[in-house]
Amino acid sequence: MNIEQQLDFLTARHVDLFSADELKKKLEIAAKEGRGLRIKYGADPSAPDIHLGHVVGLNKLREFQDMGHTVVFIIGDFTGMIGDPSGKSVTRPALSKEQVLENAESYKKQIFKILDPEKTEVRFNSEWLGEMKFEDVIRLSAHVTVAQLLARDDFSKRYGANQPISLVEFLYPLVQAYDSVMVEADIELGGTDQLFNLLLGRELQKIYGQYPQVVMTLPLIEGLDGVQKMSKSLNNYVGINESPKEMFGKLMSVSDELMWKYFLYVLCRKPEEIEAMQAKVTSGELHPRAVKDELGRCVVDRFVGEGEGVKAAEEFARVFAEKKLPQDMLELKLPATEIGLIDLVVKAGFSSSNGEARRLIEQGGVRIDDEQKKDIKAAITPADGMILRVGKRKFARITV
RNA sequence: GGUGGGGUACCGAAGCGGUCAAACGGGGCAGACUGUAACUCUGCUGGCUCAGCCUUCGAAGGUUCGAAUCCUUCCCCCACCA
Repeated sequence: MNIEQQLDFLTARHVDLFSADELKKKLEIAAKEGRGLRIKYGADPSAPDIHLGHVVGLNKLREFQDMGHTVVFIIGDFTGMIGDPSGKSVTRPALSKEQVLENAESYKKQIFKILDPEKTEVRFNSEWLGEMKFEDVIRLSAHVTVAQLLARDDFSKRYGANQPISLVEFLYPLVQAYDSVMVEADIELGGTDQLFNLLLGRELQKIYGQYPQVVMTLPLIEGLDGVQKMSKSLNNYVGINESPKEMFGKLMSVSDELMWKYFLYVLCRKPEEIEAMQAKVTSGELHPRAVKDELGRCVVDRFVGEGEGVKAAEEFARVFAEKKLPQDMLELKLPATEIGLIDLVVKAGFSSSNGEARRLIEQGGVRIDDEQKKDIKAAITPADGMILRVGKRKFARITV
């Protein structure tokens, strides 16, 4: 690929880019000197579940790696203890050293499903932040004005609305920017919500006599609800470490509209290809369900393993379309003595209290061998192979 | 330091002496429907030995036949002014 082609490839799917010219220049210099660029990406250490929202960025990082560049994956163990700058959320609890290391291992396992470990440098920012003295912090903060920070969208909004902004939150962008200085980032990648922080990195690098990093943002894709961005705290995510069943099922619940985005940003399908599919759906040649099925299969194949997607799809069809029993389900071993239905539901772990179990039964959510049981006083004598089903998705096979 | 506003169930937010296990919204769960674990509609959503009882409305005391609601003390949060 020549530089122009590389540029096209590397800037696909981005939202903001500062700037294309600088990126081109950096690519040229790197090519001339025969070295890779350093692509920085920061991750929060408190939530080690990588989901499809992260995959958008990781995909891009991988593309950079495929062009010979190095990813500097920064685990914000130090900043993670400070808290979340996103706004409404509460300060996160400080993590212990052990937890951080544990989470880091979990991170590595997950990101290397996408990234090339050979071209990835995993760093903890406590490495340099932990060394800083208060004096250093003050010196660092001298480089930025309150007005500059207030320029950030969510800060200015909250300030205008008399909402609290903690000093810690003010410091956070600064710290993240300092990370860029410390790892001498050539490029930093992040979600669109990171734009301000990434740009501050440029400012700080200039102050420290470095070439400012190129900043590229990628979209935050909506989660399963189709409205809010995918995040763990909103519980609208598909984790890349989930079981194929979960992954596929969650994806099938995505709205028809949203699935195209997943094709584009998660699977990196070409826009032309997606448009072609859309045209077929519009013309009626292709059923949206078939498209979503493909989405599910491809995602499962990619993150679980080749061939797993088909299995998950078949399983889903069996359980939800044909209303048959799932292949494998919870085994519940019970004595062959009569047991109250409520107790049974609780024992199977399908309800956290008797009251909830009672409600489930009254609402017709409990079935024994496919027969709805609405009597809360019913008693069951367990028999081998008896099937307990609660709701749509919870099954247990009873053994005596 | 001063002024004002707050702390209510998973979250947001009403209630301001009994009719409050606490409106409403979100979330969650269930049912119907469906290509779908989507949408929509309906119902449920503190615990229990469930027509009854027990524990909840920042904490502890108090007033009262009776308190989330009144009083006292305390703890915590927020904005503004200085």
